[in-house]
Amino acid sequence: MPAAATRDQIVAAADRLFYHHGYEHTSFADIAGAVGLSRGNFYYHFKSKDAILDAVIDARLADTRRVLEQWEAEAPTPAGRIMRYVEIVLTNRADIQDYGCPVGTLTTELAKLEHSMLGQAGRLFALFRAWLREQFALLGPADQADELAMHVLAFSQGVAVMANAFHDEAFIRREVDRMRDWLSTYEK
Amino acid sequence: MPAAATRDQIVAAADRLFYHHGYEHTSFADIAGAVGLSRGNFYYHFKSKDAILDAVIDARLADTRRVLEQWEAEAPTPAGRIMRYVEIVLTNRADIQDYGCPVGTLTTELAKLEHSMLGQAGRLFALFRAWLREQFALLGPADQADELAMHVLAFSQGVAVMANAFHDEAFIRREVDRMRDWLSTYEK
DNA sequence: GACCTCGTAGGACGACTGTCCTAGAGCGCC
DNA sequence: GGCGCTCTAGGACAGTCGTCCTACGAGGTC
Repeated sequence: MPAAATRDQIVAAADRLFYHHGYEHTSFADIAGAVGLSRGNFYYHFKSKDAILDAVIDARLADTRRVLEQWEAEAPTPAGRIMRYVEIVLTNRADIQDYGCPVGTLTTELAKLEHSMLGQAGRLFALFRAWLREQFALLGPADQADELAMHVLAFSQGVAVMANAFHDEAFIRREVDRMRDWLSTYEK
Repeated sequence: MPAAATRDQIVAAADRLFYHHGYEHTSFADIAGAVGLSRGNFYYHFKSKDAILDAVIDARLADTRRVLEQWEAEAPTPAGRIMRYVEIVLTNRADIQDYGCPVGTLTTELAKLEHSMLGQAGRLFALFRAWLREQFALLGPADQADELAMHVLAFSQGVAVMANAFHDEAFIRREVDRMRDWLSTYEK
């Protein structure tokens, strides 16, 4: 198999395992087993575990940009786009109840490990933040846009942590409804 | 030194290390170094690492009960008591920015490890949830009390994750103010 | 002084970690 | 057929992990 395809498989498997079991708890052997390669062979594709994490974050950044573009194409109004973001906690409720938010849990873990890639992971949050800020700037006063973006991010993280802790789907729905009501007060 | 005192020291050190660096990332050697004991000696006090975690959670449960009682003694109104909870993200802002919420991050980590002690850690959340529910039941309709308790818990977790990711104290203050305004609409 | 219990130090144990090296299989190109 | 490149398997390596055992020193009791 060409190296690029194998590399993509490794990144995809590592992405899933990092999300499900955490970065530190995922070993080379785990990733190797998931891809079907020998452990020692990894050095040919990635020179370290950190390099895999870097590639996973890059892949997530690319995926996120693609999703944001899609939301912009599908939802005509800023409020509709923001609701797309809010509703991911509902769309991905099964995964979130099992594993939490992929961005939030990774950032939290890397912060505790004092890991050098923490800044890279922070770019995922920053990407959502900037996009939400843009949408809110179209909705109302520009000097509040960033605060409101942070508020929506905090909403999603709070819901994710609680949904993961209590496995309560009705709770997720209620919080999304609450957010929808709140957002409608800002709608032009 | 008597065994009980050493045991307390181990639990206190483990509590701090689990919070700062995570459960899995904290080794016996780390705790031993913090307490000033030899690694092998731990088996005399705890038969496994899980047993230490169990003791840490028990200690946190006891601490939490004590704090909740204190809040009840100090704040005369239910709304005032709820605000005591809301304001812990401000009171503990330094730690939260560095390490997140002790309860939320532990629960998130144990969920990813599929750790048998996850249920024990969940009791910490349940304790806050039940206490907040009681306060809300005094404030308004009893059938909404649990939903509102969950909403306040989600608030604190969202703020903690974001504060940890962005190290933004002004954000914490804004969110607490927002929560105060929201809570005042429920006040009798 | 002899004894016993409590608490401790130090190290052995097997398993596992991330890293790194080496040999070789497979395949296209001259 | 022979060469060279790409990709892989397998294992060595030093280190750390949680666990567990044994020997011993301190302190109180008979």
